[in-house]
Amino acid sequence: MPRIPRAEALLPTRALPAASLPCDGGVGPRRARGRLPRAHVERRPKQPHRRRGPQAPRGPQAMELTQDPQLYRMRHSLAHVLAQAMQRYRPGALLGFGPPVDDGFYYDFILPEPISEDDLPALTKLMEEIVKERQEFHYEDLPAEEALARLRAMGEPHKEEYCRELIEKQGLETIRFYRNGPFVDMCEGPHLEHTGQLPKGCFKLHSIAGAYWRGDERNVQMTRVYGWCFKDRKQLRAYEKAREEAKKRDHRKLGKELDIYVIDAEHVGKGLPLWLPAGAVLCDELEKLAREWEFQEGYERVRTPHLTRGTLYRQSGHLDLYRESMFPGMHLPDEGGERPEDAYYLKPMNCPHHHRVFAARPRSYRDLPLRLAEYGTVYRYERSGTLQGLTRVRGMCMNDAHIYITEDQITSEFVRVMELHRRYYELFGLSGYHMRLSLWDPDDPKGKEKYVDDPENWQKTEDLVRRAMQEVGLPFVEVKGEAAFYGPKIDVQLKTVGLQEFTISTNQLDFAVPPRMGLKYVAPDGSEQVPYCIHRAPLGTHERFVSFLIEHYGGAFPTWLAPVQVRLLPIAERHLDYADKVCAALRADFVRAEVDRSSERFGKKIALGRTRKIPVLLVIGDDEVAQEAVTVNRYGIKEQRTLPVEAFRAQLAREIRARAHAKTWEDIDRLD
RNA sequence: GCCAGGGUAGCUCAGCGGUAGAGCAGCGCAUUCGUAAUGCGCAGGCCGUGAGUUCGAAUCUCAUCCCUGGCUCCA
Repeated sequence: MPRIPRAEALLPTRALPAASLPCDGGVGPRRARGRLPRAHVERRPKQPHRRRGPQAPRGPQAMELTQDPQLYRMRHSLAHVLAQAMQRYRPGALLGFGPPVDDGFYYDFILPEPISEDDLPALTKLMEEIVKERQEFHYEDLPAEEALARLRAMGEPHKEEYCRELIEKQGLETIRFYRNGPFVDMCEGPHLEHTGQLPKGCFKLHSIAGAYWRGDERNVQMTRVYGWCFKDRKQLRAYEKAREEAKKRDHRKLGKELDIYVIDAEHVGKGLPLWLPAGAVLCDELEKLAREWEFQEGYERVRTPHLTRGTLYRQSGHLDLYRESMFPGMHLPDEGGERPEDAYYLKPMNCPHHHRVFAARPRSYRDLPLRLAEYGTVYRYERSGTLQGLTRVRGMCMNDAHIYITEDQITSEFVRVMELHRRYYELFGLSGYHMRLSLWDPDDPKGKEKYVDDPENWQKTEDLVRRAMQEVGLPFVEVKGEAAFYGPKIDVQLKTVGLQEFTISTNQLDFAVPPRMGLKYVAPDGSEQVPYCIHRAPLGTHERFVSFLIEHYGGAFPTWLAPVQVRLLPIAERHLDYADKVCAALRADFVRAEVDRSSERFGKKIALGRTRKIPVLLVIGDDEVAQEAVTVNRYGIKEQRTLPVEAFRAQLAREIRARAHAKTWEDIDRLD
């Protein structure tokens, strides 16, 4: 049985003048803890010589956290309080990492007895007691060998392992230990002066999760206890409220309420959504948008099959570098061969097919840039635990295109692609996004399995993309180890109302696959050259983009996107004929209009129209029939207007054509 | 795939060893009504699936499938 550290015996202590402690700007994880905040985290520290605490050993950019040093200390200190409570609650608990995070803190343990969420109230109580004790935080720095010896004495093998690494790999000469009350932890700090500085009600333990030691699934799985922590009870409440609000907008909830999609795991399969009519409208409108804008940008559309011989993927490199994400191959009875390339595969990407389109005839430099676009459906094998609503699926339809260019055209074309992004984002009113330049990681131990092995070209293309980004003037962050296997990526990271961050679209500069596939064009001097290829998907996939739009608009779509754009509400049965007539006229304009033929009371018709979030409800009563008019009741706008039918048709047509997101009558008037 | 928690009517959920419940949605009848929910009635469930314990299982045990929150991985 491992001992609980008896700090008094171990530590000569020294009071810590908290105010004088520099707040470390770069340490510690900072990862938002939403449902989806995956990746986006660098594997190793950028500043290798930075002193690092026992927090999760991940990258810097603790922006949000370190903006408020006091909050950082509160969260960091609470992690220690949690660990101390756990050692009381489960004597023998071993420690992993326990860092602050964007909305609180967590601590990883190896427990002699498992716990469940039912144990959280008891743990909370213990923590509150520790807070009441006003335990002071003290630290001391030990020379490397002593530090290791102490951790061994404490019986903390994981801490010891990390300590050894700090010493050996990062060259630290001393290791800092913090003590509060009976609890000692190897930790860099900073901490509060004492636990009494934690206001009552400022934290809440909220979940338990498994987490691999050092984030590597080959390692032991620890039990992670998560807590939220804010400045005071009020701010914690506000945060909890924001989370509840976000939950109401969850696309899985709204998707059900608004009949957008279902996932029928039993009959169809996990991660393979069925788009219901309302959802199909959303996809169709997005495709129409992409078709129009891509046409204007000089793209040409192609179509390619969902099933393809392995030969193609052998050549493209997918069978070597992307196979884990592919559905297993199918061997056909009338085609022999046992090799992987003899099988047929559901396509995981559209690019190899587009490359074959490129190769379908000889190409000249005059053809370039050649922009091939397709809303292509791809299938990827995602592990079951990763699937989630529409945001993580196994079959998805991508707003894909591949642009074949000469080296000289890389920058200008990349700029065009980014401008197109900007145009889309403006249309959807997106502002909370940032660009991420995702780079190859030369130090990744698994790099040979993940990336084409061509350091020179990685370097070159990364520089080119970086330059292009600087040229467009879009701010971006660089992250190692997130590149595609064939080249650097520009991912667009979006923070949603649900407080999660995820990749909404992605663009890559591919230097590797075109040569592998023997793509060539004839240059002005008659020589054969290999094109570069830009992969781009500004609207990502229907699945993810629609899930985002649902949450972004809270299900109240702008008129051009709305599955039902207009619902006509006859006040009494005698108004039905007129309503039908107006509805028919609207449908002749390709407006998605319908008549509420129910025998409900009028108030209920309004209520139902509201809950469906239909942009326009038309009130049809005696007055309207007499005047050949409609009374327009718009979602989110109090004031109603009565307009002649023809005027309404014209106005609606303008709004839809402009793909406007009208929130007031003034917005609509401006379109006239 | 791994850790934790859950699957009861189309949806949201109650019941947690003793004859399956509610609200909403659906259907029928009445109501025809001017801005957020009319009344009455009907129908709807092998309590995820399979095995076990028990006189008796939605309820306890085990397995399995799926969902949710995390971890890992990705658009």
